[in-house]
Amino acid sequence: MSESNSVNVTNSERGTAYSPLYQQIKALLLKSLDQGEWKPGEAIPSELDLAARFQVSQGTVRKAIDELAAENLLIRRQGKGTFVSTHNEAKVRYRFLRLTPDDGHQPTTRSEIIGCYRVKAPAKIAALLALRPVDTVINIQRVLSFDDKPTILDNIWLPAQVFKGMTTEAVMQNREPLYAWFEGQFGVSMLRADESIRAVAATEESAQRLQVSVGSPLLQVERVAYTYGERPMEVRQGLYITSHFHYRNSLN
Amino acid sequence: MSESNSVNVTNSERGTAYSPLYQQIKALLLKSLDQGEWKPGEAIPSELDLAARFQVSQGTVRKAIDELAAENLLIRRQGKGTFVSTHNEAKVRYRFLRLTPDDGHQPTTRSEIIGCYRVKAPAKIAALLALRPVDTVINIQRVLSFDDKPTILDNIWLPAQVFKGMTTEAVMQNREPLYAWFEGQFGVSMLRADESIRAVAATEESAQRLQVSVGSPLLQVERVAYTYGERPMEVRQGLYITSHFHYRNSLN
DNA sequence: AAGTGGTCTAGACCACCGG
DNA sequence: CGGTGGTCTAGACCACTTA
Repeated sequence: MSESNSVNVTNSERGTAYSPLYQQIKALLLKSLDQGEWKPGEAIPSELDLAARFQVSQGTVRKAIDELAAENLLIRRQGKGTFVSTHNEAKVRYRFLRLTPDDGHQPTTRSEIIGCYRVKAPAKIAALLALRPVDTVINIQRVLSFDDKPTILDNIWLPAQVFKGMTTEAVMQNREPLYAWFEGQFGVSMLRADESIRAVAATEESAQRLQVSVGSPLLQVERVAYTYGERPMEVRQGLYITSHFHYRNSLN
Repeated sequence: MSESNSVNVTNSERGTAYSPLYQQIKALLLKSLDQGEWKPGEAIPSELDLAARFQVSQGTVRKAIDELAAENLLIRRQGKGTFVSTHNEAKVRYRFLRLTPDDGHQPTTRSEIIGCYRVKAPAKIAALLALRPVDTVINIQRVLSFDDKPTILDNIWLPAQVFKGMTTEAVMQNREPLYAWFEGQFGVSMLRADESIRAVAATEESAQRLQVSVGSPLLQVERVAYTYGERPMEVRQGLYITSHFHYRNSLN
């Protein structure tokens, strides 16, 4: 149990704060995930393999994985293995979209890109993305239609340094959901997001894009999405028509 | 391990679905909580005591408690014990209120009751509360002011059969947050809630109550709150002014 | 049948809290 | 100091998947 190993640094009597073994294992797993040792959709090694690799018991690895699974970074499948989360499976696409039709039915969705620009980061966006004001961001504007009726007007900002080679043409040609595309094409996994929600009146532009009258109430959803290490990777402002859809949420 | 006990029914080879021991323990704990064996704010017995009581190992009790703690029904405090959740502590009052000021400051709050009636349940409310249409509900209307500015107009429905003895006078005299009052006075613990959120235009009445102009965009939040056993105990419609506040949410 | 995650146990020890 | 929750282990066995 005391081989020369990067873990188990006997954290009794040290300057640093106490951290249980399984938290250290969790940190190591997170590092491997961040570095792409295992890609979204792939299986990570079995619990026993990881236990051997880290020289700890299965139970300790298990507790580390438990937490990562609770945070939706990993998915356990009994009898099969433990897998890296992805936005790329039918079941979890639009995982972050909380807008639902009032009746239960599954609407058809269509995305139309209406603009894509490279610009110097506006001050507010730069702050939210932890960029310098001189950095470049990619700004994408699009309309999402549900059952062929325009419903969401999105305004999206991405750090250009991370999304290298994202051209307007590429954006227009892409057919995948954005987060699935980000994963596969740019290696960026969106793990978590914070949203702040308001009711606003439709401006002339948004009214025209969404085919409603100026002044109509719209749900404004501002999102900041994060990847590993709480690094912000996207800012998104959505304007939602909520006459036949609603934003659902659960409180605990 | 096979004393005559209400648990551990050797669920191999039976008609019923497999359920692990810790789930059975969890169900027993839930039953005790629902029946009020331990009241909100109180400590439940120690893990070792519960292990003895149910004739299982500490680890099994632990896993049951872990899940209840993850659902916010219990709160663990190292060195002190495990406690039944309550809406009555300074730290967690307004636990279900997601409206936050745009700047970080903590606003002062005031609640003014503007109406309280006993009525036959409207069809929609009856459905949401799983009542018969002939059942009586209590309808409370109030305005919440933040920093002395009216910000939330609430319309609340409660099953009269459960909230026995809730008179208009009692409602007016109560100074506690509602959910804390429900706990102490009526023994109803609100554990979980679903919300659906829309943007709407202020009607004449809501505009007057909230001192905004007719047609102003308001955030409409419809909530159904549940107690033990997923029994719905409250329906609430809130209209929020979101010019200086926002509804915050986290996605995982 | 082999391999994976999931359960359960018994016991040792640690960190935190209060008297 | 004793009592509480929290960690960690080693090992046995169960349930689920795939081949």
